[in-house]
Amino acid sequence: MPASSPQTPDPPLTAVVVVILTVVEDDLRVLLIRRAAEPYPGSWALPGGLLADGESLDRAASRKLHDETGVRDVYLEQLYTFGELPRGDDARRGVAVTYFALVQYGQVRLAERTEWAPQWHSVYKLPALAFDNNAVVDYALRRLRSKLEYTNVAYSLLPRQFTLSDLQQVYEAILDRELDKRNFRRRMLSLAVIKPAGGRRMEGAHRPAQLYAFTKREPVMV
Amino acid sequence: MPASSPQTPDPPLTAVVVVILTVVEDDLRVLLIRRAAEPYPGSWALPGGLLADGESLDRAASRKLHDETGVRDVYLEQLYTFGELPRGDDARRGVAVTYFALVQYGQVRLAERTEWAPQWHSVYKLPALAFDNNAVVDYALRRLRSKLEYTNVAYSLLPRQFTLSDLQQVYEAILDRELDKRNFRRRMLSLAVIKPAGGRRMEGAHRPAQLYAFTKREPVMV
DNA sequence: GCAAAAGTGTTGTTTGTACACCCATGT
DNA sequence: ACATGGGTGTACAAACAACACTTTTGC
Repeated sequence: MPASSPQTPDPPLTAVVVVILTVVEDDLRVLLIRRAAEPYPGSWALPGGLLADGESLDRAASRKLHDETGVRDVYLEQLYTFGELPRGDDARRGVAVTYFALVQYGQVRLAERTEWAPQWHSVYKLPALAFDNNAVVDYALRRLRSKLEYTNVAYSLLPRQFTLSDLQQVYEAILDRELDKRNFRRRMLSLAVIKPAGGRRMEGAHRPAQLYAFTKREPVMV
Repeated sequence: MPASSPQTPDPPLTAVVVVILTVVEDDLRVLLIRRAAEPYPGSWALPGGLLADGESLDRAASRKLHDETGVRDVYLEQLYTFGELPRGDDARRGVAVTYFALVQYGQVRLAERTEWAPQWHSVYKLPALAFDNNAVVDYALRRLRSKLEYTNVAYSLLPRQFTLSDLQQVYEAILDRELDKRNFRRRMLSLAVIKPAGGRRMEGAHRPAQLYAFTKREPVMV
């Protein structure tokens, strides 16, 4: 933070990159855009862009998220800053500050572009991405998995009301393994991260499910 | 003196800041330098500097650490990137990528300067630091405390061989609470992060202590 | 009445915590 | 002999993991 020598020969660029994750149909998906320009034209990549002048990092990430999905006010957290940027010769020097966001699939309106068009991809079947973006997704996934264990971040992936099975599906999609229904329910309720919401959901030829809601729809440790 | 916004179209700067921590005599200390130049002249601050041209972030942090302490190859990890820099009007825009490092007190040769001279300060009695550096130290401390629980990072604070009491002192200084000797020893040994080193240390008028060594002197999860 | 998902308790294991005394040494 | 830090075991509590059957509904 000390600002010493004011001469900046070729200033490094600051890019902000966002790993936007959602859960749909038992699958954890990440939003990718197909690159048009060099480098890596035609490759899938994480959405990102340069830090605008006078903009804070958090704000830039939030803006990028909104541009691609139309959503705001979701869980958004800084991940890591990568200092060795693109390998290509024509690539400019700089740092990439990465974030990850958790959005409800149903809330998203993907930006409709013909170039740089965004699209959901299962994190479990990712193609080779531009830059080191595969590593960034891996990093986000590790972070998300550990946060899931000691925070209520899942609130950002679900609507106000949901069933315990919905919640369990979210956990199973993220952790990529099956959980025991009874242990799961007991834990969620005893940690008081959720509470009964009163209503019931009747759908399909089976017993209706109790609806629940998160006690807080903001990040808290449990 | 114009207090208005001077419209700085200057590219954002990238600073690298390092929280260098050590444990000595039951105390956890951080290395601070006393600022000479604006802004905050005379204030204590974390060592840092601008990213040199063509340099990776990790390398810049490592270089800064070596410049101040003379040590290399210690535990060094990126912490967080702060995007809203100084509040002062005269401060330049930019991002600060922060790191934290763990060094053995005995290995350090502090840089001898009259200006920007470095000095150890107890993290439990910090003065008001320049910029938001107090928040950075807090962040480092939280991260270190949690890493201490599930990694072997303490290796970076101790010499090759040490006694279990040495190790416990390190943990207590960092966690800022007393630990039960028997439980501590049992846990360290059962996790196999350390192993008996064969020798004994005879000093003082009491029973000699077994020497131990870390099974790996590199970061591993336990 | 049957298919389909919702809901519900008990038991054993593991992990963590609290706690007090003897041992080897130098003076 | 005494002061100093080194070294050791047990009992209780809490957290976690495994496991199977009944309930409510739509068709």
